[in-house]
Amino acid sequence: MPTEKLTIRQIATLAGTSRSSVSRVLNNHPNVSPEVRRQVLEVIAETGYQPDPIARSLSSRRSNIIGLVVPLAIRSLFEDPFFPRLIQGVSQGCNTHDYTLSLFLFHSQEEEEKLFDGVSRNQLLDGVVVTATRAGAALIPRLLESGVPMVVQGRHEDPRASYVDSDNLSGARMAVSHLLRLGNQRIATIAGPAGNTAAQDRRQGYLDALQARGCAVDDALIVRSDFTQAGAYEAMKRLLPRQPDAVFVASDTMAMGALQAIRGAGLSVPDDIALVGFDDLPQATMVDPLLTTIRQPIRRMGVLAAEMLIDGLENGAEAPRRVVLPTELVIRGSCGSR
Amino acid sequence: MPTEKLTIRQIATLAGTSRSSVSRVLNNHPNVSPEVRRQVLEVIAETGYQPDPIARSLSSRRSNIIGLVVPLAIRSLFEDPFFPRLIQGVSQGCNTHDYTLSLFLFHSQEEEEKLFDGVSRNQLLDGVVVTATRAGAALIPRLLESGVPMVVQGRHEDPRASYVDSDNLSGARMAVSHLLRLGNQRIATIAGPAGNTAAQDRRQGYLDALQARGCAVDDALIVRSDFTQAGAYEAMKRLLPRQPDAVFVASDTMAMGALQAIRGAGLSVPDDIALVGFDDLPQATMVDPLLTTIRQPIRRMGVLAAEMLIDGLENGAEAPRRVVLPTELVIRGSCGSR
DNA sequence: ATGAAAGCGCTAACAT
DNA sequence: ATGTTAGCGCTTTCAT
Repeated sequence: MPTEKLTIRQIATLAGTSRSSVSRVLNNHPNVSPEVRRQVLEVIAETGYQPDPIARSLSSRRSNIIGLVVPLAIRSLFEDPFFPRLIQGVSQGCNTHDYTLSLFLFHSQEEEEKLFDGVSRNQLLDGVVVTATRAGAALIPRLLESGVPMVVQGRHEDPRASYVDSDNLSGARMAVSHLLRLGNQRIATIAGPAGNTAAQDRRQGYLDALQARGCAVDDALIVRSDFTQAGAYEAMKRLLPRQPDAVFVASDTMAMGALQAIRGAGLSVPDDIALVGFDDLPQATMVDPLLTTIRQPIRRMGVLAAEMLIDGLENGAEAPRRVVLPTELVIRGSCGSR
Repeated sequence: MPTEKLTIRQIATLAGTSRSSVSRVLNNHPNVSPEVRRQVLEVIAETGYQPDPIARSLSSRRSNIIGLVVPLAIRSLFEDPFFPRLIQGVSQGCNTHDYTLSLFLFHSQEEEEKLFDGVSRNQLLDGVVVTATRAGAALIPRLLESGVPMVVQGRHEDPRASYVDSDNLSGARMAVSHLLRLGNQRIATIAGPAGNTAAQDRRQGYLDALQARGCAVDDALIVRSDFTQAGAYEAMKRLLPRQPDAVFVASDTMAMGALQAIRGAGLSVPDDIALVGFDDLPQATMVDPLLTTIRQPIRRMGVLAAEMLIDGLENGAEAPRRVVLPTELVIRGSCGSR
């Protein structure tokens, strides 16, 4: 039954009232008599009328669409399960608040340039959630300047920016403290890319934990990788000659790569080298030994980012908010504590 | 520099012409003198004017937004790298053709109901790409009825539907034929969920290959799983007592689970059991032995789905198109052929 | 080739 | 509480 195109006028006529009243009913305005409201709702139900969102937007200057902007949507981003979970969260936040989610993946610098205006100045988007990746560092100030309401996913220093992050710093600290507690002496880390704030914070947490115990930091035990399994495999191979007795790996995906490199060298986890990851993905329970890791609420970060943005949109943005969600140490077999 | 809100009128005034002409320039209409066009473009460049996409949509009845609809965006969907790649492809297709992508993840049946009207009858979307999952089977006919232009990702029987798929059938056939060629006698399969067409086709390809060699099909060697690693781990454990000498696993992620179960039983791949996966994800080259698998072009499916949809939108939809992209056998170590 | 004018379907003053 | 009306910024006939 391909419903005919109904407009607010026809609904008004059918309900024996004016467009304004129909509009009021549609928007839950108070000044409508129960009588009229009932009538209108009845007609709407009968006809299956749906207001045209575009006409609505033009008139109200609000689209009820928010964008999720991913600054440099390169390959590695999609190899980590982080990103799909985040999307899922943001989508869920949008759904529950009746917003539509648009996705802006900038696959290259040129695309970023091309799409930037659309994202920032177009009336299409009421606001944006931006992920703070390396490339994001360049984009975020521009978005801030442009004045689009926005929430960053990931720590961001600019005081004008609201953000949601998980507590990478204390997560990493917990991981490394735990390894220290177990008596490890040469704790290495496979860190993430330099420009990524999560990677930075996890690295800092690693340093903090060592210093808190008065341990000297050995730069040779810190290697950088790229959040991919293959990258971490290579990183671990570089690390092996330096004979660490434990490694804090900045993501579970990378921990899988590290594990393989260790196995490949004929060593055992946790007997020769203890391992702690970060994320607590399902894979963490699918390896032998089970991976000790730091749990972070990825999906919930997405939900929250969306909700903070929408809240600001609907209730007027106050001061920027910074929300840091707790992380949690999940002890399994790979750290050798059982 | 927070640009003032410019409208087409002001551009017209500044360029010393009428709104109509500006609009013509904007839309590349032929009937504009080079003179006027130059003037207008100059003013646009100077002012940084951007037409309001919403006003434009209201007037033209086209939004340049397409939706990517994921019928039952349950957990398992996000544990497989398939989905993020598909998104990436669709996004890329949209970017290159100046469309905006909106994402509709239905996390539950209620959400599906709630959002269905919006997706189907709203003027917001010019068309949709729908993924054909189990749940999609219920949604697609409804979308078809509603008349929204659409392209399905994954085989769909309804003759009115256009779709893009990869050649699961012959991919699976290649996998199993290869295992047969290597002399395996008891070839099992870990299939995907019953309602998933890709899973069905891969299962059928398995059957076809056996029959082509005149091998009897042993139902005990066919187990169903859910495209997750954990699920496949359990499935493989069920399979082990039946002593297969080879297993065709319907996804790489599941192959990882199967591998673990085999190892857990103290058996070796490929010596005791040969393994072939499906997808050719990066992980396939991160296991020992390297995983023999069937490569399918996930990202490209996404690009194509978007492009087919957009092409239909802009050039008028002709007959439904069915595009099946080739798959490819990638021989590595897990099948025991080297 | 150009401009005038009529909408697109809705919201939001404003008047009552 | 309700109805009237003027836009929102653009595209698109329709004249010229």
